Amino acid sequence: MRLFDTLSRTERDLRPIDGSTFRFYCCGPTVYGPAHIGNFRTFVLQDVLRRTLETGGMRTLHVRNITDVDDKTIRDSQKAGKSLTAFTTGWTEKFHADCEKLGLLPPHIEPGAVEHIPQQIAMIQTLVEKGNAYASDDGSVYFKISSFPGYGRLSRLDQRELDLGKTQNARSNSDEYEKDSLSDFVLWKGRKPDDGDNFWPSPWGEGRPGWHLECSAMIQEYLGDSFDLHSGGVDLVFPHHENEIAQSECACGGHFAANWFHITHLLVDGGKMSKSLGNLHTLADLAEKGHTAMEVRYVLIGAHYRKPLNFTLDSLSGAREALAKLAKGARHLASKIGPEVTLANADFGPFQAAWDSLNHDLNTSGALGGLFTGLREASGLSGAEAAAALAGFNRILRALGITLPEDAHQDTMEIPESIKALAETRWQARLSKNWAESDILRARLTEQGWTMKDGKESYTLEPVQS
RNA sequence: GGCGGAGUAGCCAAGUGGUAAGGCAAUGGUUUGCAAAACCGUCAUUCGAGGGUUCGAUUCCCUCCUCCGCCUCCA
Repeated sequence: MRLFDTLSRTERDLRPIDGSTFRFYCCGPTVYGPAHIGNFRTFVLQDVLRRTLETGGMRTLHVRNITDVDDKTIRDSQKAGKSLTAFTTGWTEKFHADCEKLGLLPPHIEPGAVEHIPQQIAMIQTLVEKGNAYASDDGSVYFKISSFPGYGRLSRLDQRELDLGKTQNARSNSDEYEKDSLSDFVLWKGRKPDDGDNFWPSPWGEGRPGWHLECSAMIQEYLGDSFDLHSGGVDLVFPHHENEIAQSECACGGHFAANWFHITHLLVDGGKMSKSLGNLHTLADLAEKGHTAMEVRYVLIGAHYRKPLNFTLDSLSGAREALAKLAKGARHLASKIGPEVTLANADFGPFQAAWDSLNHDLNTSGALGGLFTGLREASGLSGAEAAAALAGFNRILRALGITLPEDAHQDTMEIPESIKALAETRWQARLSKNWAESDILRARLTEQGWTMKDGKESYTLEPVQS
């Protein structure tokens, strides 16, 4: 497949550099609270990338870290009166539960920063030895940006802007560490009173690792010096990924990531998501409003990953209808297949266009459209042709990570006796053609939250959709 | 101020130098006692504004307007 690469700003073919397995790294969550749907836009798109590669027959190695030590995790664990580990473990578990609901494939490896302190120290030592890093008086270690000529290539910063950054930093006077150049970034943070129990011994004294270094060290540990693709939200381009490149290329030599995959931020109601605006949605919030995780996933893949996506509650409701329509189409197609049909088809049939969309810069919205048009094309098919079409349809669904809703089964729903009685009374009224009475009783059922649908022989009851 | 991205129907959104996918909503019809559901239709002479290049531009170029992200550890 072809994918846009942030560094070269071109579309490139994705092929494993080792010839067999596509190895990629995704910057994972900082576990200090519930992940929101903006976070999940990134993780879902990374998941679709992996699924698309695998659907195309490629083997993958997916590494995604957990950031379990930084300013926020330390601060909030102290606020919660918990140890850092107990605190981050709780949020990590919640994150995993959300991921599962969203149909995200678990990464093959999910390393945490705290468990990789030795690797991080080793990398810092290498950088110091090579002259790319220096220790300061307070026991911190900084990366010397001037020692890496390639700095700024990913985010297109030139020296002038870096200098500007320095003056801004100098003016803000908020930096509490001692560095040579204000653009230099921290690799190891010397212990401070605020850190509480959260410090580790190192050649430069007690302290803790810097955020940027964590990813570089774990990438080297699990993917080596060079690997196929690195991914994260656009906000990570600078400084996080820029810094990773500097650290890793100086410590390891050679090329770091062959491709960079950045996902644009989600907008909510046309603007930035924030707690103060009350539009910071989590899966739990949306579940309370009656929306499933799969509906959220459908909305999140509804726009191209490099374009802003405007998330609204209305679009979630639309997603429910769209998913139901897909499920209906799939059932229709399945009903046209004879009992003896076997599927060995690697074709996508009417869904070829959807597959092509996915393979052209991961055009998920195009693929979604292709699902509907393909279904329309396939509606006249039967037997082996219908079976082949359905197989293609299911492969696209798998690549997108969509699970279709089942039919709502009435018998699995608990209907109160009073509602059942009311419905029965109305049914009798209707059978005796007492329309006025019948309509009144139906209105009463609706008031009580149930929709009564009349069939020929019997009726059904469903909760009123909000 | 610097860098980057976006403006396509009521909403969410694909796409392309050759005349605008798809979904939601809306709406007409069939069906229904009436509804709901289902099924069959309809729904952008137009792609932020104005110029330019071209046989032809929403797609390329220029100017302008609006919105968004990043510019010290936010996906």
